[in-house]
Amino acid sequence: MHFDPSQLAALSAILRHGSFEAAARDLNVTPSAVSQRLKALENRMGTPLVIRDTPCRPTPAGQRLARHAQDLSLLEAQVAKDLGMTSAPARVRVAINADSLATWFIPSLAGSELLFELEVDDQDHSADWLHQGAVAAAVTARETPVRGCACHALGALRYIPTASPAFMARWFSAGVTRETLSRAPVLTFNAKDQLQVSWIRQTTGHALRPPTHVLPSTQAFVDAALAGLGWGMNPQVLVEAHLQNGDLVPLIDGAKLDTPLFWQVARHVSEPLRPLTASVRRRARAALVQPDQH
Amino acid sequence: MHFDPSQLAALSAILRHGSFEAAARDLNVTPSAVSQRLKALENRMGTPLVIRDTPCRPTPAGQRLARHAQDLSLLEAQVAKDLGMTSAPARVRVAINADSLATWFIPSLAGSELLFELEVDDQDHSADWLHQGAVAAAVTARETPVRGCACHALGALRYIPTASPAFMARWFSAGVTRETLSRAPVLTFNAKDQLQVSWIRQTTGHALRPPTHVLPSTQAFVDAALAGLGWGMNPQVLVEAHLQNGDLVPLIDGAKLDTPLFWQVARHVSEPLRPLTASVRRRARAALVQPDQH
DNA sequence: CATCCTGAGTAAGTTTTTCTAATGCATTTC
DNA sequence: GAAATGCATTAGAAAAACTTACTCAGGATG
Repeated sequence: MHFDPSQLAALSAILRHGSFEAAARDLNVTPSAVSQRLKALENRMGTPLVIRDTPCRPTPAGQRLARHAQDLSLLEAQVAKDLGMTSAPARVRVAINADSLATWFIPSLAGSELLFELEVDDQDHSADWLHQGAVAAAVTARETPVRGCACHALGALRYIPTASPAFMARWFSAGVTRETLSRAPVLTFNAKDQLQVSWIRQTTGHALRPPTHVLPSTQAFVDAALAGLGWGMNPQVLVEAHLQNGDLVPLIDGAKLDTPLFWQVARHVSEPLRPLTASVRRRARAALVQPDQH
Repeated sequence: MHFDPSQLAALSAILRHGSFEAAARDLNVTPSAVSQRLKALENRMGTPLVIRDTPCRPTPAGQRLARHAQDLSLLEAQVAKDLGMTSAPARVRVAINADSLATWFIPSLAGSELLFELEVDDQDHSADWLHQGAVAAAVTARETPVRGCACHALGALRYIPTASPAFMARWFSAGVTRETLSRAPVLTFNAKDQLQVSWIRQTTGHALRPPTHVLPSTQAFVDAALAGLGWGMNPQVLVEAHLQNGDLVPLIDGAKLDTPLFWQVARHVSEPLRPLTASVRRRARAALVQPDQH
């Protein structure tokens, strides 16, 4: 039972680009060829692999095969490297939380020979992506290794509860208390974002439900704080300058929340991803808060 | 850069069977097809892959590609399994020391869906096979993990220095001493076999060089001891019955040498080999000497 | 409501690939 | 030194994969 590489490439391209036509352009063939390749593959597998929609989405079997296609191209890239050949760069899917992406992660990708497809999701959920095999590696908040994955501690991303001075004057003139915190508008990244309520609970000991803005963009999150729309937990590195020049102030002096992060790599591709893993760890050591070394 | 699966299969079959003709029979094609497939692959790689000899042997590049072919078929088998398909069984190469093969190992292979190609080598050298990627897993004496491999302790194989009663009467009537040990003929499995001299050094504190028979066969080794040809370190399980009925006796009562063994699996195929790993460990727990649990 | 546009699927014909069959040419074997 | 073995090569046949051209469905447009 062999899987035809060009058929797998077609499946990959369709899912990556969302349509048969775009996939055909990417593969330098006619859309008809792509259609025939996928049909042949679906016939062989005896089940549909792609849900024809805009954009196209994989069925469970399609997802599994797409993963195989990715694994295969990583393995082939490793062979090519071992034999000193040049080859088309392999693609690798990586799950990453938005704040890591906005702050420290990108530079660790530079210099790699791979092509990246980043999936942005909450750090608490990226482990699921890994577990399903939808990505080959992930930055995750989960410390226990996902089955079949190697886990590397990266350090912690430090968040600081921040707001504009005007916002502070309006909502917290009476101090940061249980009462003021439950009335002042809070910024939330999305429905999964628990950082603000975590910090409130950690600080006040109560689970409050303040009025909430939802802004699923790291940059918008900072801008909203600057504009006095609300307060929110912002990555220290993103607001450092604003804190220096007084455009933003911490809700409480010295207040912070550290979120430990981990790099998990599917072990069956750990060898081809070894340089990436090294690069990510190096970058994290420089950019994240490291636990005290005793 | 795709590798054609049928070309890889040809390479695999050639190396497995040692000739193009046998490979052709195995693949149900004409020898010409095999020749053309390999030629196409060699052209693509820009280097010879097979040394045409009897039997055919791989060049370094050929070895690396053959490994890729094996990895690929394991990955494909895993995909097929995940999708509930039937598929041709994948082949897996395993390095194993002769005494493990003769005593406890075989039953752990039963019930697997894989096809095995065992490479018999000394337990101290099987790690090299792994490191070069020539095998996907190995029973080895090496405790430190080979790069890219997961290591599982299996317990120890217990050896007992044994000889026939007649041999004892002839050579050790004066007791087992430095003098008698340096004169009595010793059995050796092969040039790599250090068990006998290890035990002598462990027992007497001296590195002696007694006259040596070389018998590279586990069964012949026991037979030679029974025949009074020499004494040798025999796996306890192989000589238990002979010790019971007096055909063999230990050189020194209660003397033994435990050789700890480890199961090392290349991590990139650890998932498809998971059932095998479980089976080997289960069997080893039952058949090998386990370290005291405190 | 008819029309246009986009994107997937299908059919037919052509190109490319890959096989078999036949043959050649070494090397080994008796 | 004839027969046998085994790989390489070639030509032609068979199979596979592609392109072109067309059809069909669904959504946007006038």
